[in-house]
Amino acid sequence: MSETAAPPASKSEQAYAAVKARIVDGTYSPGYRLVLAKIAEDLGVSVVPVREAIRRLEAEGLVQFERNVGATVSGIDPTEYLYTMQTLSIVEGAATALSAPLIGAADIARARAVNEEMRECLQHFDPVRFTRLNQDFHSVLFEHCPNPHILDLVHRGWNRLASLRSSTFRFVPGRAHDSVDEHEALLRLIETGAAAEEIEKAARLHRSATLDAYLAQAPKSNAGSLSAQ
Amino acid sequence: MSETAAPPASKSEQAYAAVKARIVDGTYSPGYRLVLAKIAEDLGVSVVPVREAIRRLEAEGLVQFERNVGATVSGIDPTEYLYTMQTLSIVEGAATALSAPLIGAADIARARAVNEEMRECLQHFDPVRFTRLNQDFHSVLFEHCPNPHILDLVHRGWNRLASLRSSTFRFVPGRAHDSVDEHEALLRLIETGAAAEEIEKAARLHRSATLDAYLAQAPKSNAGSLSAQ
DNA sequence: GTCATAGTTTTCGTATACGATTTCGTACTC
DNA sequence: GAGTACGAAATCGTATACGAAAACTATGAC
Repeated sequence: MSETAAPPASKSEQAYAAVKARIVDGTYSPGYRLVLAKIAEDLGVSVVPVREAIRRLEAEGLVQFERNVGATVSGIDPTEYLYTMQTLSIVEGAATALSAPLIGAADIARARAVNEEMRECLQHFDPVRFTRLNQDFHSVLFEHCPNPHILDLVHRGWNRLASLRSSTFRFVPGRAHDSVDEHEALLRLIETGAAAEEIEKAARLHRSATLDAYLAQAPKSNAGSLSAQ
Repeated sequence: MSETAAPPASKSEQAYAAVKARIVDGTYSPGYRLVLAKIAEDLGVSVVPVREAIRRLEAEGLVQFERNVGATVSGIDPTEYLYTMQTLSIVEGAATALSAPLIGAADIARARAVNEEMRECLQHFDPVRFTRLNQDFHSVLFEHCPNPHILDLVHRGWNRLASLRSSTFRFVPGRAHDSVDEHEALLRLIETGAAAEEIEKAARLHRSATLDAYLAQAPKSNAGSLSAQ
């Protein structure tokens, strides 16, 4: 029997996936009011599974919930962006460092190809594609991470970031250019079997630099930078 | 008006808090089967809010959920312990580093007092109290962490650890002794205004060492150690 | 024009009910 | 005795319903 007979996802699961997808892809942008009855109708289910789904998303930080009021997509605040990026820089750095020893030549080649594509995107100015490729690139670096908890945190961070991007995040061409170079440097470090500590530091700085680039154009910081040199 | 008129927590909130507390304090130990109807009756509410609470706890990693079967308290597997500790070492290290610049002399004094109490516990062999004090100690170091996401991750890690302790974790006197010394060293680093990077490293190693002590007596590792010197 | 107030509408929170699925136990066959 | 089939019990999954809280709107006083 093939995998065709997949378990017909419960309505609760459906609702969870659907709402999450809409938050991540920007259909529901930060501040959007999630009305149970409305979503339930859209999805053709009752409110109970929808409510359950939303509470789960709350636990992941994608939505904010207020008693007797309802849920809204979280992350209007620019500070949120800062916190998310900072957290991501930490878990991503760790994930990369843990994966590094398990990354083979084939993976490196794949990542490098993606990175070269990213370089091309810079010339044609294709931020959307660039962003997607960036995710692919890092996915290659993470996929061997032996600790699923850390991997999960990275994914949550990415989702969060995706949900914020439409209103907060801006593509900064100059920064993007540096980013591609940093990717290459990161690959070299991994190739040459650098110490985990060094790889972690590089990966973290890579992410922090993006945060700094953001802060430079929207200065409003009040949290310490982890990229303390 | 005083704070007495606190919002009368929704049943869903009650259920969430109650079940979480029971998992953390060990009433429901790993593998325990969480039956909706039973919990609902215990708490005097219907199954809907209980179900919601359990799903939220699932998102936090405290319980595992299986379609049409039910929820069980997660963490039977020793590997879980490893993953949790490793993740905790990372976020805790970061949290401590971020807090450090904001820690004042009064905080240091408080932490030191707690640590001295811990030293006494070693002489009277009081693991329970030791563990609680250990949490207090680290709480002092975290409480100023400006990034709430990271703080949240630390708390989740602690909860997770607490839920696992009854079956997996073992108090290792030798390790506990080192631990107290490391605490003191950590305080000195903070006092002298050491670089964030250095503090982070020390905090991480402090946690990793506990993990290593565990692995030494229950060797079954297959994940890379982040304490790569 | 601004503010307060009362009434209406929206939306949430949860109990209840019932069908669907899984699990468990028993009897039957080989 | 091992294995299978079937039926009963336990448990989950979700629709529906209704009371409670909040948000909104309109009306009137100043």
